[in-house]
Amino acid sequence: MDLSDRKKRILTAVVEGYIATAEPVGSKHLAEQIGCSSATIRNEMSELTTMGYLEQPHTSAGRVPSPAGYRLYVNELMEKQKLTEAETAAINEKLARKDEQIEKLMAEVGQLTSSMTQYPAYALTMKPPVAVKRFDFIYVDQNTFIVVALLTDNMVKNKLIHLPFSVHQEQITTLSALFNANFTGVTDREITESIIRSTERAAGDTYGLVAVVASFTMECLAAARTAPVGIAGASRLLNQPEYRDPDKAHALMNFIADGSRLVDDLPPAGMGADGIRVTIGPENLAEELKDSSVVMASYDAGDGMRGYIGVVGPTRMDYSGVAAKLSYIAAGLSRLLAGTDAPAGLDNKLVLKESEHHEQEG
Amino acid sequence: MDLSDRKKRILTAVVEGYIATAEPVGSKHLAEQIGCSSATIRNEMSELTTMGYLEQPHTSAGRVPSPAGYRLYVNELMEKQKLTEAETAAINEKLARKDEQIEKLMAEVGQLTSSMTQYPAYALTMKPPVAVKRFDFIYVDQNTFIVVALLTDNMVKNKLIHLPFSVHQEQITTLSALFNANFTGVTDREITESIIRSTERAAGDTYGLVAVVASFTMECLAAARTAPVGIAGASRLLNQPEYRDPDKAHALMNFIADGSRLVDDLPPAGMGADGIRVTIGPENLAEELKDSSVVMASYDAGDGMRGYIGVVGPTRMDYSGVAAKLSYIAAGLSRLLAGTDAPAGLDNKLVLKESEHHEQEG
DNA sequence: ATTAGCACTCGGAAAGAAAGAGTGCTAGCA
DNA sequence: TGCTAGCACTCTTTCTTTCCGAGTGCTAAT
Repeated sequence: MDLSDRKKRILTAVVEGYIATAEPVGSKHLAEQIGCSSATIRNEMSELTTMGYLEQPHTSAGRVPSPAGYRLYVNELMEKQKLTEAETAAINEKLARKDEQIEKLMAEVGQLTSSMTQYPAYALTMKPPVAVKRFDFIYVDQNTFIVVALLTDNMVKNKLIHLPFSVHQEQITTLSALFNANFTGVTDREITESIIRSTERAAGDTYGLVAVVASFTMECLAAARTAPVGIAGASRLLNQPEYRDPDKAHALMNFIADGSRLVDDLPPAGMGADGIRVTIGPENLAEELKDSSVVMASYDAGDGMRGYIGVVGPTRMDYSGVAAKLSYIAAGLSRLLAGTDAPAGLDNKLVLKESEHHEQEG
Repeated sequence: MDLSDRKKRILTAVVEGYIATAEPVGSKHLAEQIGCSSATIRNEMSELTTMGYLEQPHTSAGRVPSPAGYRLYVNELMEKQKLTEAETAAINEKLARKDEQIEKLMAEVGQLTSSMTQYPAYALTMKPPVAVKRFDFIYVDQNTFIVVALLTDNMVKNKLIHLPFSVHQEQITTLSALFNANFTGVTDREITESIIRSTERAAGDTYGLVAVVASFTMECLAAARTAPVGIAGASRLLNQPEYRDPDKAHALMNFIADGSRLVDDLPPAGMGADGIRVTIGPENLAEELKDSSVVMASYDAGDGMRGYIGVVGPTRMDYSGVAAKLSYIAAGLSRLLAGTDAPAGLDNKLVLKESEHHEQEG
């Protein structure tokens, strides 16, 4: 199933031509590039079409790469592209101003990725699932107590609970013991209805409070696990001829705008060796992406966390350029967050190192 | 300049007809509604056109409201619309789950507003400008010190500064005195180049550090003043026939996506008596909005802060419905944030009152 | 003041014609 | 056997042309 060298060159030329122009490419135009007559090209293209690498929109149009054609191109044919000085400089400059809050950083990285690639982009950092390390209950008055939960990631969450009936100190103590016994060390997915039920049964006369505190716990854990995600440049889709149809564009933009759908799309196993994953058209799981491609890169976000940046576009995407840019940005983020070493081109002026800004109420 | 009753009815019918169908409305169709012949309507419409309330796309089309026509409609003709049970219920349910973080709350309110109105929407809360209350400088070692700034809103910001040369304890003390003298009590807009220059002159042998600390200060103040803004549903524009042209849609979506542009659009003086402001087509300052309308409502965000929710759409916008929905949501937000009283339909289960969740690193 | 009637004006849809790009195939050439 | 030149054919795109109808403005009658 190996292609002749010339077939490879032709396929490459078709893919790159189509990426550049969004028009089916014809034999005549290729003849110059390949260096043989258009008739020869036609023969070769005809074979590539029966092999499934090319497609014809209609009888008398040029050829367009099929998903399989793109796949072959991405896996074997495309050349790694280099970024220009200006591009690396722009990325470095943006990354140099790191933001203290992960949410804002993700938003900025999304913006950066989108503006560098000219496609809609997203950035997210996966947080590992957290559990509660310990609960403390503070008895305020007979109608009021505070729950304090210390999470495994050392975040502290609290909630003031005001009751329409009264409780005693001992009841709160019981509650505390119950929660520390049943609800610590478990992630939000592991908290099942049955655990809540059995805790309620064990709670005696405070069973009514179990649901309240349990739902607070769930909320905290879910919130702590939610990956911060930055999405940017969705409207850039409209620049692409394949999304000139407002309905198509709308459908995909809706999909993109919903961060949770993107998170579902993350690779379960891992990425390619180079840290880049390309998913082409029908390879995508989500129905909304069947006509689009996604290029994704992962980075090391420190503390054992992994992050992802990605770009959504037509199958006719500039895979090579996008992959190069994502690689570079991802590498920069890894350095920034995991602190492997100082980014190559970063502008280290007077301030050589800076702590994170901490915010707290005074 | 008062219109006859019949003219008002005709104008209203034209505006509402055009809002509903996006097609110019003709005399024939109106004749049924108004109850007189189409010829009469034509005469009246002709007058309304010379008065500037209606426009003709071309000689043989129906009439379309002019901006002045919309304005008159919004100010005097349109009836306050009531929300349906389902709508109020949906809003109440969404608002019941208030988020602890203002950024997330704004994002959610933006979503809510957009989904209720079917237009792109934004939500933001203005923070009052802050200043630094006091600076503290902590000398770590001869190459390192920490700046700590306590802001007027009681936030604390800090930065570890690592130097490529060495400083003495006394120099840091001098610096501290200088900054506490010159950079406290001023907002970021009041920090001018000349203040920085004169401080540098006064700084003696530590003049090199002034710029670093000053820029840190500016950063903190700017960050603290930045209004959290939630933008949602930009792609809904594509549902509107006037934005089927991808280029138009793109231009406006870009504008919307840039939150800072929206903030610029806020009313300097205040809103109408009902807390609603409608800006129609050319009334908008921003060039990108000249063909669009903005409906905005303000709410009380507590602590003397004001917030705004708004919707962007074609001039042919459902002003009445949108205004009603924004009013309702804004009122709900005022109650929620300023705590005037419990929202009418809110579901107050067991938990009657809850504190805000505080997050801090442990 | 209102209405019926009528000629007129455009924009938009439909239909037709011409242009152009690209193919597949056949036949000839190294 | 592999490549190339030539040619008839296909099919989309684009440009005209035509036609239709909705809606108007005006005039005359009620």
